[in-house]
Amino acid sequence: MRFSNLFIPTMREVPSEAEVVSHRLMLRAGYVRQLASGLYIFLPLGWRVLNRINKILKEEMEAMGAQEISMPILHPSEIWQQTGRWYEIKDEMFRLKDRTGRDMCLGMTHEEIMTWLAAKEIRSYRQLPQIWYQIQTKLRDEARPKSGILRTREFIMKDSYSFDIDEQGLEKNYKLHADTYHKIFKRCGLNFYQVESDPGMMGGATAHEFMAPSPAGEDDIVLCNKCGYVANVEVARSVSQATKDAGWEYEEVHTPQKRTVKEVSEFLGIESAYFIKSLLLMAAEGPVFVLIRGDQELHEKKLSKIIGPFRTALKEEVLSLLGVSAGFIGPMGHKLRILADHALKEGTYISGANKIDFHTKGIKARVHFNPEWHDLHTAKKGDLCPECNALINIEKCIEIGNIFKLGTKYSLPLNAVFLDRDGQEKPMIMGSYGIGPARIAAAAIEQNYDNDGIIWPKSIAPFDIEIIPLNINDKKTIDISTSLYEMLSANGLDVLIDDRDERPGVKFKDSDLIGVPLHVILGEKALKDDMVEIKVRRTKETKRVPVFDIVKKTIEIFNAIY
RNA sequence: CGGGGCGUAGCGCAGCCCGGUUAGCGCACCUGCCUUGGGAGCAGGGGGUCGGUGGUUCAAAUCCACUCGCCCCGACCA
Repeated sequence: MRFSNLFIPTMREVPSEAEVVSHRLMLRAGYVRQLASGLYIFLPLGWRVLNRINKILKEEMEAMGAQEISMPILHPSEIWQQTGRWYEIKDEMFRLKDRTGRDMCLGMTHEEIMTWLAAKEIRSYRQLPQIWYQIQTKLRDEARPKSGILRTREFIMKDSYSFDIDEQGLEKNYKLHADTYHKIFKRCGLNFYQVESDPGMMGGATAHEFMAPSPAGEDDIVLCNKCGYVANVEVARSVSQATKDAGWEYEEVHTPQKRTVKEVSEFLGIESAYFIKSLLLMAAEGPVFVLIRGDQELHEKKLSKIIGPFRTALKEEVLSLLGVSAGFIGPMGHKLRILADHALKEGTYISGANKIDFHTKGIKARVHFNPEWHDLHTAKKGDLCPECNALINIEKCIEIGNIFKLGTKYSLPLNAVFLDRDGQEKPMIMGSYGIGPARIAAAAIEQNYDNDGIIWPKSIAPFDIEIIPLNINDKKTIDISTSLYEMLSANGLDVLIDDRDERPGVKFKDSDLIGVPLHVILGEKALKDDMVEIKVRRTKETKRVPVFDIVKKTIEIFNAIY
């Protein structure tokens, strides 16, 4: 491709609204433009990258036996009503009416429609298993689109769905997807982890996410370098490091006007880990008293799995239920249901004295309070691995893919049943599996860039090689670069040639910004000695090679990089 | 949805607090000359509903009210 025939609007300056690296570079290098909040145009270079990613996706999906199909993006509401998600999902779903007044929605995902199809067409166990996938646009009215193409309202997703006769079949397809995802992300040149995740609204028991570490990510994961435990903090367990038992006598301490753990801990000069954070929460069953250690954060999802949805108690409720105002409440002497985090099993602690302006020192579990023990805290840096007790790390990640075991969550309401070998009618056992191609592109940039621009992994770069003739008015330069272009193309490489009548500086800057993995530079000076230069974008290493050897050397060096 | 910030030329910004000729700067763009190994130089030029609406005023980019849009933090995130 000739640079002069491609629309590549590079920018020297960055639009001020772009914060994250991938967004800035994609704008500057002419890959994308923003239409509105959460809506992006993919320009020729950006679209080439997405297509290369999608090609990898298709190859690997086909290799595992999945079949590509295409589904409508506009859906009738009835199917979504049958599974209940028409009502469960609120503003995030784009809804509209057709001309007859019929309720419709735009697809945020395709469990309903895929299951509808399976329900309609599949009768017998002989037709199973099936894996259907598509690479198509999804629409979600996101509460907050952000970080360029990382969180948008319209985006392409590779989503696949498996239908099996039993759990073993699902297990097999789930593993198959996990293996395929590893191959895909590896081919795309990404660093990533497969982590345990929260099945959330998808239902079902098991879910994993594929996470690419990057400061631009929205998720935190816990990982243990020693035993390999990895999990999203949404579900991660951890062991809070034990405190030394302070061994205090049980006594009240005057703490005038000091209410929060931070205030009291500073006032007394004692670390927050020696405090019990006492929280009064209102669940459906009534008030629940929850205790965590002063240096811990309550993990609301873990708690709501135990007590259901809850809210914090109002000031008046605290006063009327416990007889003391918030800030001075302690776990001693209440008849309410009490839950506590495991960290409080051992040790001696300080908490509210249930008396205004006083705290109590020397509180011990089982002596002064007797709770149900649970894991209620959010894992954080400094905690220990729940599997092997080594120190854990926390890393920010971009979610690039996920896999869910759905079971019968969709097949039951949509009546996707088949007749099994034993003559029994049974619901299909389903799984669903997603990958965000644009997120792969963004994550690849986040993990591969320098001050000058993007450094694409070669599998997903918009071109394999960029030829840079410095002076296009020099006949020798043009003759050699043209024949090089033709020969490399004939060898199956995607080549970009910067045939613009621009100064060398401009071409160098643009080529570094755009980030094609290998550059071949033809300058008049070197050409006098019949030499050209081959530059590896990632390392900026430049090698002078003789013109007669250029095709062979270029391919050789190209094959050696990743 | 809560909190914060920002809307002035394609991009980056100044001007606004303290109202007053023709709204300015850098980059980009157009023409010519010149130059050609890391976003050159000189000369000339084009481009603006100052986000929108309403108000205050002799006079509004500037003050007031409302509104729209975009970004960031949080909540949310099949």
